[in-house]
Amino acid sequence: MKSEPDVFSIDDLIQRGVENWDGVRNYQARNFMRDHMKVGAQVLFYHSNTAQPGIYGLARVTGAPVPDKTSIDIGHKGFDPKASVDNPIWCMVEVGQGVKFFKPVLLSQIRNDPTLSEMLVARKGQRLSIQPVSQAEFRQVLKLAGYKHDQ
DNA sequence: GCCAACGTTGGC
DNA sequence: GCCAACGTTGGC
Repeated sequence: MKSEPDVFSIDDLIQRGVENWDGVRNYQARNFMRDHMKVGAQVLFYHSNTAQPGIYGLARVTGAPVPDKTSIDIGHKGFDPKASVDNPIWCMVEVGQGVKFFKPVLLSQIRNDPTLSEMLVARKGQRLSIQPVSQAEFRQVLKLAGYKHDQ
């Protein structure tokens, strides 16, 4: 899951405990969240649009997808004129159990690692804010972050 | 701040 | 359905 650290960082998540991942306004990202983010699933927390983009920590899906009500909140940044009470269009999951890596796994590292170089996030122009990660990729990220064993 | 890449919108 | 225009993302 990508986030701009100036807006919401892994530190913010740790401080908050849990957070509703609202504001997703891309259908592909929504579908992935809705169909594949099971409660308990682990998440890589990526800092984008920052001097040192990369994966800065871990989190876990703590709440199943529910309607993102900010889509029907007139005046809210996430308001979508196409959404309605009956069809809010957008959904969100709850994320929690944030853990910060001792050392981040930077985008430059990801691109240079044979196991990770095919990750979506390594692709130029890839803007999807929620991306699938394979088990091998996940393990390799943990390894690069300094974890000796899988969790 | 620049700008390439992308998704969405809307005229036709 | 096409595609130009536009707004946004995000690395650099």
